[in-house]
Amino acid sequence: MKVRNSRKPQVTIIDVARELKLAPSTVSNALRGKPVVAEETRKRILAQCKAMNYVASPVARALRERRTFTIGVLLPDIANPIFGDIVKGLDSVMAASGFATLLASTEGSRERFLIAAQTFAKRDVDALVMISQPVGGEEFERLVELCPPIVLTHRKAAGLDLDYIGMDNHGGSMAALRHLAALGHRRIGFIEGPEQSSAAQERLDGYRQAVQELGLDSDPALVCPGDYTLMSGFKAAHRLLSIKKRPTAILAANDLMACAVLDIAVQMGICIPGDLSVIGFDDIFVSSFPQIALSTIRQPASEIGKAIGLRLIGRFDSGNCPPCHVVLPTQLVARASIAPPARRKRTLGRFSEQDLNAYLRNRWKPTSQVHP
Amino acid sequence: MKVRNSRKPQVTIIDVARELKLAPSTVSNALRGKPVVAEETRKRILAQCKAMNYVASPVARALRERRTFTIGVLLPDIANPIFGDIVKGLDSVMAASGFATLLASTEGSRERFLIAAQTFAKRDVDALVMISQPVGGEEFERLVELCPPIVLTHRKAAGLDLDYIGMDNHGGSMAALRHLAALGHRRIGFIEGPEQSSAAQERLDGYRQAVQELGLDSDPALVCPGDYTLMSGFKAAHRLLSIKKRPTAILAANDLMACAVLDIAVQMGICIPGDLSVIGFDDIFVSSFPQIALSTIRQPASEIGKAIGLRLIGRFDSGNCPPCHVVLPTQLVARASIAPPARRKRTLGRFSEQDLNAYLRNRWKPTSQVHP
DNA sequence: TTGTAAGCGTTATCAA
DNA sequence: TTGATAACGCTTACAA
Repeated sequence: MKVRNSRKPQVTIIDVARELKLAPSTVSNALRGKPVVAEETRKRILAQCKAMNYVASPVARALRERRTFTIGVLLPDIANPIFGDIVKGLDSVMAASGFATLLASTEGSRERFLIAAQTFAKRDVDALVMISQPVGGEEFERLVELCPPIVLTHRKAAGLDLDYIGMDNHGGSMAALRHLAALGHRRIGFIEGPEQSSAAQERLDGYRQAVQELGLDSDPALVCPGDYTLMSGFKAAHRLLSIKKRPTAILAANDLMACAVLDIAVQMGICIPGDLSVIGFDDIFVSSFPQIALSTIRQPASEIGKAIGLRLIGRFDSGNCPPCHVVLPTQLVARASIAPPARRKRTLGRFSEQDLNAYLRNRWKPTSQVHP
Repeated sequence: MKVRNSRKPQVTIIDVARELKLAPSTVSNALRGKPVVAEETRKRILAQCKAMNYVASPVARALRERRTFTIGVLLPDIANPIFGDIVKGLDSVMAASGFATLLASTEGSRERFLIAAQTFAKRDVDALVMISQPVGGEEFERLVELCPPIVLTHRKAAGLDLDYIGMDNHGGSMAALRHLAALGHRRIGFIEGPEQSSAAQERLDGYRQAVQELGLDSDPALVCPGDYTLMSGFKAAHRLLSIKKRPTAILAANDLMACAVLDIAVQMGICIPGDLSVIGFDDIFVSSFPQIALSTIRQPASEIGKAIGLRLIGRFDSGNCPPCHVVLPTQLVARASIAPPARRKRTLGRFSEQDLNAYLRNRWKPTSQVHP
């Protein structure tokens, strides 16, 4: 790759100093607000900088200070708005403090995650934010040694004492079940998230504890695996709704899977919310549409982002400090997908796994695709 | 803000050289693949680097080469998945070539845009990507002088000859109208996007040209202003559907506003697609849900991102070259929101602006919000 | 084929 | 209160 060295010559601190017949170090000191500089001199310097349109070079400063005023953010998928909201909140506070944000979408790949983290560390980012990443494992622990400060969210690193900012997943599940139980539900299904995610585990734990405390049916068949994808939601929904004594309500570990439940239920002739109540997690954009109207435990995404930013700034200011562990409150947003359970259960027509697969094959297929 | 200088001492090129009793320049040459170095020596050097876990410092290199292997991306909203998809496509090709991506969410603010662009330029990014930004104006033109290479998408800069990668908005509108006309529609409404957006203008132009070429009704009342937001869609939908001789189909400049049409239509007692066909632009995630099933002109977001990346790499490799202008094809995705027009028009009950406002006040309101 | 030395733009240290 | 100088880690003329 050729080097384009065609950039305009830069105005340097030396140019400013020369113009003022001062030493570069004096200009530097003035600019950085050091009290050694005479007020009179400082004013002249500031004026001259403005006149020459001089701003210190972040690159040179980074080399000298070993500090880039840049943070690295690793997330599974930039196109997922729930992560986008976290980044947005984070960037809003970091940008205000003069930090830039480097982004890497790891697409759930452990390898990409490790590489991206190393790349960022090598680039001397001042901190690394890991959103729902596969933290843990020997390689990761070795990485942590070489790394700048790390803040985690959504997934805790077992054994490692790193900063963690999260939401009250456990409490969220409990609130959902309490709400459903109050409506009269006794048999509530649960669709799990990926087991590597500590947040997903907490959602499950909350469900379990609520089932116990509220004295609800604790049939193991009521808990189905899932991995946060629509597809896993379809499978789980079909399984839960095919149980002979099927649940009257389902809590899914995220909204995407809850949407899948809504969808499959309709296909199976089950009415929402008459025959089945559904609650998800996150409050993604679609959930608020009247046609979907999914009840959900809201994830305070942008608040999480802001909290991470604040923590980072705090850490930079105060040097070493013990790792923090923050849990942000959630909120149950009740929409049309929940109601008291039906008095008597309707018996349904058969909807086999073949029927499910046939439906799924067609679900995403548009009527037609035209290439103009 | 205190400086944490607690980072591990770095392995430098000098360490490697000393170990091998060679000069740093030789190590540098070897690493950069210069043919001057003896093959034998190169191998020893490579091995030693691996052994010492040495990688050249990007910061030092940036200072020396005036090149950071970093690009800056400016977009209106990170949490909007359509932009997320562009960034994802872009980052996938840039990361593969060793570039990192700096991100800034400008939230539609011209000021934030200008500041972010300057900040990035100051940080010596190798290129600036502006997604749907308010390019143009005197301040912007001054900025361009000092800037690294710029690539635009969604909004062209009038007068300035900058790289532009976009989609076939004009053709997309025409395809939509051709499709509707083939179904028998003659009276088709249009909801505009923001007028600062050249993409939105192209969508409007395509609509106008199609109306003319296909000999459809060209009543000016059929074109309503909008700004890509749901709210503007509600207003426009209500207005279009309140025309005495109301349209049998509506094309909206984006999916969000099209969703608003779907919604308001139902409120007004208009059946989709029986009484009204609706098509949007972008193919956002919600559009594919069966409950929404919105027909749309797909935006090739990730392809746009990749094309931008490829263009950038190409430019870096080949130095100065004339500005490019790329237009990516779109695709009409037909879903359940379109059908032939009804034979005879049903008369509706009244749905006043008061009714509309009352509906909108409640639309987003959940049944209840519980803070556990 | 390898080595020497200058310089990229800052900031920190120490002397004036 | 200001100034000279030495890093920071790398690349690149140019010399050997």
